[in-house]
Amino acid sequence: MGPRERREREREEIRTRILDAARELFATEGVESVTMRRIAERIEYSPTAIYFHFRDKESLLAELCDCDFRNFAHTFTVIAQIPDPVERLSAAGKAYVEFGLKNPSHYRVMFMTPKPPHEQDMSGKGNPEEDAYAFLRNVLVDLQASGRMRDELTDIDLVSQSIWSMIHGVISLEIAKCNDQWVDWRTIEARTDLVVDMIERGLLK
Amino acid sequence: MGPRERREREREEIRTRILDAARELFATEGVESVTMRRIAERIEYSPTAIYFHFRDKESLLAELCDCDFRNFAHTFTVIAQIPDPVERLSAAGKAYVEFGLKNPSHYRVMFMTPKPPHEQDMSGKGNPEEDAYAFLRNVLVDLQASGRMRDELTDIDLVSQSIWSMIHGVISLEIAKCNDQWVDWRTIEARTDLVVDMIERGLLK
DNA sequence: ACCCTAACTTAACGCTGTTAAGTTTTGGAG
DNA sequence: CTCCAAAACTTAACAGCGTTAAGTTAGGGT
Repeated sequence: MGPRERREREREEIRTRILDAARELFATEGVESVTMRRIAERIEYSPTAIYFHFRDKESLLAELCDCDFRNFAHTFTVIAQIPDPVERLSAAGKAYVEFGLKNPSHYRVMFMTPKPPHEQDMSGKGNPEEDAYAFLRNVLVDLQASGRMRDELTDIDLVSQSIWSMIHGVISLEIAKCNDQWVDWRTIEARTDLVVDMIERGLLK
Repeated sequence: MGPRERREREREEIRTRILDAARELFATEGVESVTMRRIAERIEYSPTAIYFHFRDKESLLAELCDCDFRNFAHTFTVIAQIPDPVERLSAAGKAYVEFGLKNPSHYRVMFMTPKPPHEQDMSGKGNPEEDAYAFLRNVLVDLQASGRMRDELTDIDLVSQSIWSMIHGVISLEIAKCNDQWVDWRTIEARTDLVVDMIERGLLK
């Protein structure tokens, strides 16, 4: 069964070529200019060839973002070494903001755009190395175990989601309102720091 | 100068007819299905007629959202009566979330979609009855004046922006991730309450 | 009565995602 | 080796989008 495997591999290869082309357009010219035709142009295929490898544009983008975000979650392995849960939390929060601002297109597609029912790839869920939510949740479990968390905060999922919301708000607002003139904006670093600080105060006894 | 004024009035009338049509499509079928052609259909005009009244689709949507958001800001006049700044703040936060969730299309266009340079209508800026940010800022000034705010928090704009970010995060995540299966979501009310609670804790001595 | 301009329409351009139908390539069975 | 079927791809086209150019109609000002 030699050729069969080779074909499988080739198929996977062109899939990643498509994803790479999309990612580059994504990064250099923004989501708006990621079109099937332009992706095709880059890999010197006809636009319709892509449909042989991806159901439609949306699932192509979803797969791209999923993949890159999983990659990002790996960077948490370093942060996971920080012994103090509080320090670990604030480091994770700042790393998350950094990722969002460095990859605004990814972030927009993943967390700022409503998705139709959209079945997801659930593999990796719960694994802190692939699932940033699971990582956050773990930190909070540790924090609770250390006895330093407010006693009222019993529902760890609720706490995780609220904290995620807050940090997400910083990124999301920055991405969406970058050129706004209505408000006299402070630097994103200052806002991030204050939000992280307020999260700590909200969690600890 | 009778006819001149009449024409002016008629022009304004059809402008609002366009905006109303857009708003209805907006609300009933989502932003995606708001197209120039469908708006035109509703008011029984040709698609190009709209361009006589609005520069392009984007400014049409921007004007619609600006207008409705200003209207919303009016609801703060009631909340402004609440004497205690802390209570006022949490009431405002919850009202803001409510608006966002009741008008997700508006919210998306206004705060979840990056805008090109896009010159804005700055009239009304700073007036708490039209400018929700100014309202928030005023509450925080009052809170500071009451002496109950942490002394480290000197930059009121920084604080305002951070708090706005946090609340925005709740709305934004809810709108974007409504059908997500990855996370075992708690209710939006619970998340809102916890975030508001943590904001209070982060602000007060 | 004339004209000019505001307000509109029709037709078209160039772009998009996507599909239908046709073509080439290629591995496996007789 | 031959033949066939399926995989991998292309060309052509459709329907829709925002937008513009050119043409038409109506109505007040001179």
